[in-house]
Amino acid sequence: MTRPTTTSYSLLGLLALQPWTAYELVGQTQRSMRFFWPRSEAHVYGEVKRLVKLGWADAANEAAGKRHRTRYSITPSGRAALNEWLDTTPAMPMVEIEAMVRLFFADQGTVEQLVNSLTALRDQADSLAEHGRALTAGIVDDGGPFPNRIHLILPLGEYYYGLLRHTTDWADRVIAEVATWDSPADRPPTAAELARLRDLAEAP
Amino acid sequence: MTRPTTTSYSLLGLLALQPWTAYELVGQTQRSMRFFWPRSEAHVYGEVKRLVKLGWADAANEAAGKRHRTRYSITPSGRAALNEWLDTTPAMPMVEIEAMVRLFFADQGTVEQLVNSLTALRDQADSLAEHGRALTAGIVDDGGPFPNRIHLILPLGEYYYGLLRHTTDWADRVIAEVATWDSPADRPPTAAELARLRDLAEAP
DNA sequence: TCGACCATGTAACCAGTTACATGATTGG
DNA sequence: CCAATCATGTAACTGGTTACATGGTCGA
Repeated sequence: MTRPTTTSYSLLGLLALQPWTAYELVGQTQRSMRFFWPRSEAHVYGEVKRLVKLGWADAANEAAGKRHRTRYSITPSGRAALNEWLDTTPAMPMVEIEAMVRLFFADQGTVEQLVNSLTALRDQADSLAEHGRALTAGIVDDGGPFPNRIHLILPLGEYYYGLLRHTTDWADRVIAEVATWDSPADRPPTAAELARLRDLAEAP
Repeated sequence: MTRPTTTSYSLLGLLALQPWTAYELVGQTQRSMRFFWPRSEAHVYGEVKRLVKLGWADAANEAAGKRHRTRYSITPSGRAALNEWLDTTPAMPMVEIEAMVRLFFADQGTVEQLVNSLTALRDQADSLAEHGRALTAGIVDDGGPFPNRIHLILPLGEYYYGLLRHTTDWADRVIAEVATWDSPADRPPTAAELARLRDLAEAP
């Protein structure tokens, strides 16, 4: 069997809080962890089985009407593995922003295409913020499912909002700037652009 | 054959600028595009072959000493495909930050583990910024390989620096905050934490 | 009672990564 | 002249996704 991934440990971490069915795990990961560690729903079902094979989780069969359902709980050796993992160094952070790829190649298209792409990014960030806001409002309302973990969730939320805010602010600025261009085609930089570039190179 | 991915189009975009060998493409993607669309080196070799199969690129064999080398160039139908792609909507942006997963589960470990993880994130962001700075300094120096595309690269750089700055600022703040904790274990939120949470829920 | 949606998965595929391999070049 | 590094890939594996399937439930 191959090495457990960060995704494995993220599910193990959820199991450390309480037992869950796979379906509940899907819900929880989509609800919260998706923001920093997005994975598809189906993937959870496979991954949690691996935890069982590793001896890090137990699977218990429950009846649910005529169907059955599997509830997973962490084992002592699972807790030990989780703790060992917390001692290792996290992977390099990464971002994937397709809109930026399009900006990079914007000289192959029109100003309109570029503005559309940046506007889409802006809307995407807004929509993520809206999700986050709804989630946060729920927690403010009734404490959420884990009222005693708010001190951990809070800085996560603050980071994410800042990130989205940076994104929308930037997108607004660049949309305004680009809208004044005749074309995104290649051309020599203006003096102002060169100055901004120098600022970047000297950033603290 | 299966649908081309964003990675395919990102290579096609590079080919639209000039012909490249696969090795040069690797260098260029690692140099710049990696920041917003990171992919492994080996992947480039496979992907560019797909472009040829699609009829979007031509492969020319060159001699290089006793070895041979393949230089790729875009075809007219490749240019058309690129332009069509620019009309579609970009995928949702996503971030993967393992350190945040660890923060989420920090109550399963110690304050020290959490501080280590956040410090690692801080250092990782610093190191990315340092790479970016070196790259930018090179462009300021001699204009870089594409001096007429600075107007496109500039906003990309500005976004990325802001992102990293946000990350290091946040990490510094949270490290300081966490260092005052006895333990990251679950506990009720303080009044101050609840107030911050409410601020988030009402963010503009 | 029927359509829609929730609950609970499975199967197949593929994008992407890791590991390796070999020839050329260059600096010490 | 030898080690290290650059240049140029290939092969094998796997993490992750997309697509699908089926049973239950609830509201209109």
